[in-house]
Amino acid sequence: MNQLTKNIITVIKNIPKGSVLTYGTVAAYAGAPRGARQVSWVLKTYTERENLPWHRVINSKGQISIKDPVYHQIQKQLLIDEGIDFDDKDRINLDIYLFLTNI
DNA sequence: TTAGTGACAGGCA
DNA sequence: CTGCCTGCCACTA
Repeated sequence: MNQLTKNIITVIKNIPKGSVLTYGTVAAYAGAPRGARQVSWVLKTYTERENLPWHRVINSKGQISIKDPVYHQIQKQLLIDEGIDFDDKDRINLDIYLFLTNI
């Protein structure tokens, strides 16, 4: 596991309940401004082993970006359970729920 | 070693 | 606001 992967895992683990981060934001906090695609790879690869709150990572449009319809639905439900609202187009208001920090 | 792939993002019409 | 196109970069075959 390389350093970037470790950083990405740490960032994801630090997302508080009830907040979300976009793939690009996770990458930026991890020190790789253009590593959004690596974030998705880390989620696929290490979610189970590292016990990551994978459902708190969404894309820049505020939508769930997973392809598998089953997991897509699971993620939406998990977020709703944490108090996050979706609009009529299945989008989250990032102005409200995005986890902002100053590292 | 090269080409293809993906749970992305930002710019543009 | 929405959909399409291009750039990205680690991983895989």
